[in-house]
Amino acid sequence: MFTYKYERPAVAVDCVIFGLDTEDLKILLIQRDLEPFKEKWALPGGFTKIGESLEETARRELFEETGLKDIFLEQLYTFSEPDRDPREQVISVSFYGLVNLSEHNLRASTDARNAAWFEPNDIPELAFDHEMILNVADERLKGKIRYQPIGFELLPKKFPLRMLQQLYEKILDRKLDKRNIRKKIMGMAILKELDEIEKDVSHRAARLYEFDKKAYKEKVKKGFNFEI
Amino acid sequence: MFTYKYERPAVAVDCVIFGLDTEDLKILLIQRDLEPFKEKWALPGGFTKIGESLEETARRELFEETGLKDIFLEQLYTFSEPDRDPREQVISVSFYGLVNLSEHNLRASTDARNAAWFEPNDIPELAFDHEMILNVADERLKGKIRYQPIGFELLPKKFPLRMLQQLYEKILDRKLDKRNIRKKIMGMAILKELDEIEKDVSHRAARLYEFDKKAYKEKVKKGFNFEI
DNA sequence: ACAAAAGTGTTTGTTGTACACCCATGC
DNA sequence: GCATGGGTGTACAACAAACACTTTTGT
Repeated sequence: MFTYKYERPAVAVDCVIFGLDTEDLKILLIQRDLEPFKEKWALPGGFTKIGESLEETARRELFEETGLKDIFLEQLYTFSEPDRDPREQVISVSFYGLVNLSEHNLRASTDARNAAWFEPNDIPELAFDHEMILNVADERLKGKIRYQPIGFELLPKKFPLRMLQQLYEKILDRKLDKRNIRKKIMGMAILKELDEIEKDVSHRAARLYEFDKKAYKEKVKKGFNFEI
Repeated sequence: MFTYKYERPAVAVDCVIFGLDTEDLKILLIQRDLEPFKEKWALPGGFTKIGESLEETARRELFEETGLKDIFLEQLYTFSEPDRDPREQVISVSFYGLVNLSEHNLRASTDARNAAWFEPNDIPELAFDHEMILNVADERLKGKIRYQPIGFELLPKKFPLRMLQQLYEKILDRKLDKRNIRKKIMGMAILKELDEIEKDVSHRAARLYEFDKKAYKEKVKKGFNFEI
């Protein structure tokens, strides 16, 4: 038991994880096994422990609840409305993460918690204010993906340009011109052209590329600004 | 006294307030009157109370410590390194604020705390990790002012175009062309041209303008994106 | 009359956008 | 041989950047 002179809010983290598979951009949710909102779906997350930073909390909870680790994770926003948790005041520091589904598997759900990927237009009713957090994350992703090369976090390490284009079309929700986007991204010189092509596709196989982080960082130092 | 089953971090807010006077973009600091870092300069802020949101905490502390109220304030980032406070673990949710000095006065410092505006290149050594918070705020301001019309929060309600130009030159740290910036901002049609000119200037008086928030919001609904 | 800043258009280069065909591959 | 997507260039429009002089006002 711990005693303090002044009343303190609890501090938790919540994670909005976006995952791309061959189809769609999905959201990772877990089914709660405790009250309140028992059985309801919610964002993965949990209370912070003394001695860890909030990002550490986020990564720990994410791994415990879903088996995901070593993914792109960035702070989103801190939610603090006094009544956002019916039990008592809980401050939620939220994070958003990006992951490629083909290279990260959810843990076999040996523990009681159910974790699953949901399509954006098929999200169930969520616990707490998690719908609001999800919306904030969505907007952040839409805004940020145009000015930072975070889209590559959603793609496999080696990808064809078509996949990059489709990703941007999904997130920005509009058609993009194939020639123009190729011209633009190639002009940036931040992709490494590989001596490899797609496999197991039922049409002409496309060349594969890799995001060249080193080249990107060099260019940033010299004043380069990513933009799509 | 309050007792909890698990140990909890303390939760505080810190505010980075940017103020524009006739000269420069300044930073609001207070001098601490308590340990730790007694006598050192620090960002205004303090511990949150149960029942208030963190933005409410920020506004309350800001008013108590400096007399400022009703200003533009937005969440910045949440700092949580376990050792950022030497006493115990304190999570700091930071905010940044924008204010026009000619229209908001600091309270006569009747209370013990000393509050004052500092020039960016004359910031004293700060308490805690406040220098880092300040840097994050600086970058945020630099980035955000180009894509959101928050610059007007720093200007007086009625301002000449020269002032707008100088503001952007200071924050972006480069010269801008008078004709081009006028063309651009006028083309946006988000300024109301007033039937008023400057007073008490020792040269030709310039026309005054007002930011037209209503027109701006209408345009945003129709897909307009502010950018300078 | 002089100093200080207001106000005003045009030209040039760069970037974004729209658009259509042939090619390689798997079935 | 047909369906599927891969890969490629050009023309036009829109926007950004560079640039200089006249006007107004206060001292």
